[in-house]
Amino acid sequence: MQAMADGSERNGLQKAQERLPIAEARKQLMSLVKAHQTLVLVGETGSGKSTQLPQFLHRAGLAEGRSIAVTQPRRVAAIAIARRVAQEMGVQLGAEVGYAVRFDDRSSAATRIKYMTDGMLVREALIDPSLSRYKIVVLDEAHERTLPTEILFGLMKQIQAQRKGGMKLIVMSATLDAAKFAHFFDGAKVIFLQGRQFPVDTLYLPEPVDSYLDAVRRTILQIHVDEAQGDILAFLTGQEEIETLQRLIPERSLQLEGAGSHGKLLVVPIYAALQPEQQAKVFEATPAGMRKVILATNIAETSITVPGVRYVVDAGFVKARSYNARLQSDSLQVVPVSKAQARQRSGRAGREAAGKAFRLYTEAAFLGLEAASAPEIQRVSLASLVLQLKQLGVADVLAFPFMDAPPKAALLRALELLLALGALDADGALSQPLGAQLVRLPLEPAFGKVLLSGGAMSCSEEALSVVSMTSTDPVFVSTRNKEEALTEMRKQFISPLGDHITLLNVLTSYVKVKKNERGRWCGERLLNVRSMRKALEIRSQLREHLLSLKVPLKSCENDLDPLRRAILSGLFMHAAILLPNNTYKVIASGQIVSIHPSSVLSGRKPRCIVFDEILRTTRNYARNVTVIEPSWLPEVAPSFFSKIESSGGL
DNA sequence: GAGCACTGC
Repeated sequence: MQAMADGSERNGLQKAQERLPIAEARKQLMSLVKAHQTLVLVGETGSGKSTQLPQFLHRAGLAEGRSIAVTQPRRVAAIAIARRVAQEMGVQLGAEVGYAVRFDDRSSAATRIKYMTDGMLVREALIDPSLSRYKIVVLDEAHERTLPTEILFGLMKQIQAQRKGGMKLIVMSATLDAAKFAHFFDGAKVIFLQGRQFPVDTLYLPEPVDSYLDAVRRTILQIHVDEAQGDILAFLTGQEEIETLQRLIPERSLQLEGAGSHGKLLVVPIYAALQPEQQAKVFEATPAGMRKVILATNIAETSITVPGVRYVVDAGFVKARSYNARLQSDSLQVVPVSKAQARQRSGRAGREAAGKAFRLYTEAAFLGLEAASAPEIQRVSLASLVLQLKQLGVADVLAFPFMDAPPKAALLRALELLLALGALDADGALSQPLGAQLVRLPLEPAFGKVLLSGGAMSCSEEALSVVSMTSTDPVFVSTRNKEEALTEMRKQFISPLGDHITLLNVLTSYVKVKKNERGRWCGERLLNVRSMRKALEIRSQLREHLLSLKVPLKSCENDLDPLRRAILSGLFMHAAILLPNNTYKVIASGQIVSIHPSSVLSGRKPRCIVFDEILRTTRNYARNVTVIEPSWLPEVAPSFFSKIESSGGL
């Protein structure tokens, strides 16, 4: 391991720009907010900008009787910060200070400081595009460039142009994108705030390694032997790597007994798909005489803060999903992290005391990394975004003021899909009632269409279950050594009609189980109880939406044909026909796909299928598949399939 | 015949 030649890059930055503690910056901040329409605040972790600044603004009366909205990309952060601020101000949560996130609204008409997810503020804007109840909008964690924050950037620019001087915007960022933000909101004032982060020594490998997994293992053992007390957090790319390392480390660490002065290693995994009880183990105090090793995905970068960590091991890779508009497919690939991500990971060693970060690549490799990963808007399907922009009154979405324009092909693809779904009229306006209904639903438009068709085809109860199950995390727990048991347990739910009906069967069985027995019931069947709970929450929320949209709630009982037609009416872009070599040709795009091995239809050969998405890994896989009749195609999407039929595409 | 990082409405 080599230390960085010039100490820490972060220190270099701090020298370049004087950073003020927020308490000292207070007066200055207040007069700057008065003088400028937009302020960009750059502050590190612990600068107090998220908790203290909104209080200053409120007490100084700068909201002028209206409210202050503070957005966060994550629900837990919005809730936690709101709680802290309410406590600091000595007020009841939900009164003067409140929060609003999906499934949980603790705000009222009296709320003057409202913490919310960025997606919630977009939802409010869809109803009131000028956000008239707010005088100040604070977009926190703006450097993360989430899709909703991206919409809010452009929207705020438009609102500010309309409400002359009457709408203040404060953009908060942890990184130096400040120049970019300031440029986008012309004339914005930039301020740097001091954080409360301990120094982290960053170390690099002198030479690149062949296997980062082995390097991670060796580095963990080396830290254990050489370094002082403190837990180790290692960043890997996924469940499989974590499980592999979990098996390898305990075997070797036994040989170390007595060698290191910090006892045995306690290896704890953490990733999103892990069952809640298992996840809880990372937060338990490390037993005396032991050193904890946390093997994590990027969940530990931002979403979860593990106490006690002094050492970070960064393998330098991340599993990233990206969308290819031309192929209409997602791919999931292991790619190098960005510089910003590497810094974020290293920073996790300095939350409680000075720490060390071991980057398992060379310094030259670090310098060659991208500054930041591409913003979400560059790598996802934009159907939902386009629909929302239309509702916000943006007639020409290509002319919307994006901070970074999305790929034109992706925007055109989205418009095409919305036209095919019938969400847009021929002139590109939101259609009535379909388009207007789809914007209201918290779903991708294709799945919203499945739900609305369910209403029209008298199977909305079943459509609700199917859509809810596809909107949650995977419900079938997969662990290598339990694979056979898993298949056995799945049998009772499996439908020959495919994955959607199988998921419907799972949810139908689940709701029949008594509430206090659901945890055990899921455990026995290797179902992820957290995913099941979330599916039910989503289902009841969507059900409320259907009620307010006056969509009839009906069940098709045992006749599943209408349900499959409803599914097809939303997902017809992903309808495919069997080829002689057992692959499938997607009718709309001509893409060749195979049924994903996790599908209940894998190995069977239905003639015609429809599926949720294409995932490109070793090859193109269709995920969540249902058997359909080819004759249904022109019925559910006449304008789309008559065109293809006449050109010989079928 | 082979595998799913992470958010959010």
